[in-house]
Amino acid sequence: MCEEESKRAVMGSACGVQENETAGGESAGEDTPASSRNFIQQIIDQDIREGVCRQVCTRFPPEPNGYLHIGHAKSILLNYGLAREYGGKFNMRFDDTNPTKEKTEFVESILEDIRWLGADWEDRLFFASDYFEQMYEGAVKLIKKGKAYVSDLTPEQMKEYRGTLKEPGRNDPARERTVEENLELFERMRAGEFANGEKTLRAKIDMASPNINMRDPVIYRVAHLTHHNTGDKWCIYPMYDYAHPIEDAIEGITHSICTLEFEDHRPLYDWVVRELEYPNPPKQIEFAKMYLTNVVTGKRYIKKLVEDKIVDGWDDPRLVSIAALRRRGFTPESIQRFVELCGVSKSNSSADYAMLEYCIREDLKLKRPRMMAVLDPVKLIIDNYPEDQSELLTVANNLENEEMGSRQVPFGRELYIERDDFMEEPPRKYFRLFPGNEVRLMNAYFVTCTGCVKDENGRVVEVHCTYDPKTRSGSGFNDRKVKGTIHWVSARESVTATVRLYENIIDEEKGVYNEDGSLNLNPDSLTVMKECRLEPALKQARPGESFQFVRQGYFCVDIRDSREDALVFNRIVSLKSSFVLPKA
RNA sequence: UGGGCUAUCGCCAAACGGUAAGGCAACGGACUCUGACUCCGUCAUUUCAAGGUUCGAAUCCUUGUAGCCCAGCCA
Repeated sequence: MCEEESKRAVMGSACGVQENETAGGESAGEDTPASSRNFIQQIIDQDIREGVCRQVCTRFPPEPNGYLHIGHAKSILLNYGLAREYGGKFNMRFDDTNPTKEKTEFVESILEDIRWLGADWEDRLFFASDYFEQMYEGAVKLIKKGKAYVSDLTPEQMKEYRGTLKEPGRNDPARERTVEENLELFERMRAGEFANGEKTLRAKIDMASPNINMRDPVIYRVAHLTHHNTGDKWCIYPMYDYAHPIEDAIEGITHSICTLEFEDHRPLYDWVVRELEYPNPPKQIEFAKMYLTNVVTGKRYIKKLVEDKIVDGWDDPRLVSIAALRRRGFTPESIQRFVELCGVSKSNSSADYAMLEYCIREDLKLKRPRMMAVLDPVKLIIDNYPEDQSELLTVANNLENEEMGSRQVPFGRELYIERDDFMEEPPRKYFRLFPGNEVRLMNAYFVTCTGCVKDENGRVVEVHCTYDPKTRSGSGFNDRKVKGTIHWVSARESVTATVRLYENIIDEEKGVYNEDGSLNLNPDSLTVMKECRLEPALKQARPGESFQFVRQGYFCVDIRDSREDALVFNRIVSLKSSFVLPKA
């Protein structure tokens, strides 16, 4: 898994188990309805029915060579979810067979991300490199069986001998070496007697196979490198195709789930398992990774975005690495749900970003307090409200979830409201504030606009209104209704904060890539609002904490840049809106 | 006639020979102290195409078409 990203305009994703048995599926009992099973569940069901396997064991086997992104979440949660569903086990395993690409730094971040996602490997954290000795012994076994031989071919020759997609390959001149000779040579490979690239160990299969993977694939290469886990103990390293089935077999993996591009490798996977005579052969099953539309996952592209300072790191909230999603304010639950909704199949597909947005809104809806925050403030003065007066209003934290309690919000003569909640000359169907119109100040009073004050440039600096004391929220006033409700914040008691509004980093109209292969960036992917005014209760907000800002969206205190005296919020996702301001 | 895989609504995705689920999106409407939420309604006479088998086909057969993957001593 953890393969290099494809060049597509989209990204890999993943899918969880269907139905209610998500990672952590405690919703037992209710999935009696004719719930459809995805094709992997169907395979496992059959294996269990036929007694091919007793306890399901899956694994997530990334190579520690980069950060995880949402595409990996599919694989992680799929594997974890299946283990949970079947009462089996889920192993965490680093596929670290190629020291040139791997770093300890990545094993840490990967573990952190998986833990955050909610997949629990309990005490089963493994490294492929822990099995090097067994892999070596397996290779010796193959040699003794006459199923592997040491090759002297250079990489160029190897390629030439391999043939092409349409033409068969030719046998390696060393193909008929004796077992003794191969044994000796292989031992000398291990002993470090050969330089990088000088010798390889090849499986003896069929150079004429229409499946190129079966044309005597290299299973061991010489690489004088320090390994992050085994140090300098080895100078020969097994190749993925040889190592992976062994790793699975050693751990007792029953269903080795990987992505579609490994379909062609399955015959080799099965060959290794068979030749090494593992008693309970694991079964490889391939599924389609899912791409998210208009999203960047390519390592080199992200690297460039970071270098060009277009994003502020691998966890910039506009990215879709797990770390970025976490920083943006997505919850593990929302991602689990997303993966679940996407489904599992073998057809290449690309999920709509809107689905992810739906999942996070849905998750936060009842769990987060709904607060008032004015992002682009303009002063609202209530001319008939006594100058020296102020009051505390009791406001429910979440009208749809009473358990969330209530809080006090200060109200006074001078407030801030959203600049676009006032228009001097409103278009049709505008039912916010405009001269002569009455609206409700949310949680407070009805207010009738009397006019505005503008500066020398014609910019509105104050909106004026009068209020009706009888209309206070909760008073039961019901004599007349008002079409619009706007949010506000006390001018004197609000707190100033920075709010970052994110949009897709890609210009969605034109797709991810330009013709020259460069990214088609959206110049407005980040808007920083520096003079936002929040209701005072938000002063206590802690990094990572998230809220609904009423009428606007969900926001999260940035875990990197926010400080107690200089709060910084990230917009996770906006609320849906069917209102569009007609163009002026 | 290189091999492998995949094609069902704008996007995912069920259906396993018995007469096209569901979700997202979209669009109407109701409700509304969030133009949100919720609710109600609309959204594939048709499953890549064309033939065939069958009482009956998205499902089986035939022939095409399109897309994805494979020629690392990467995973």
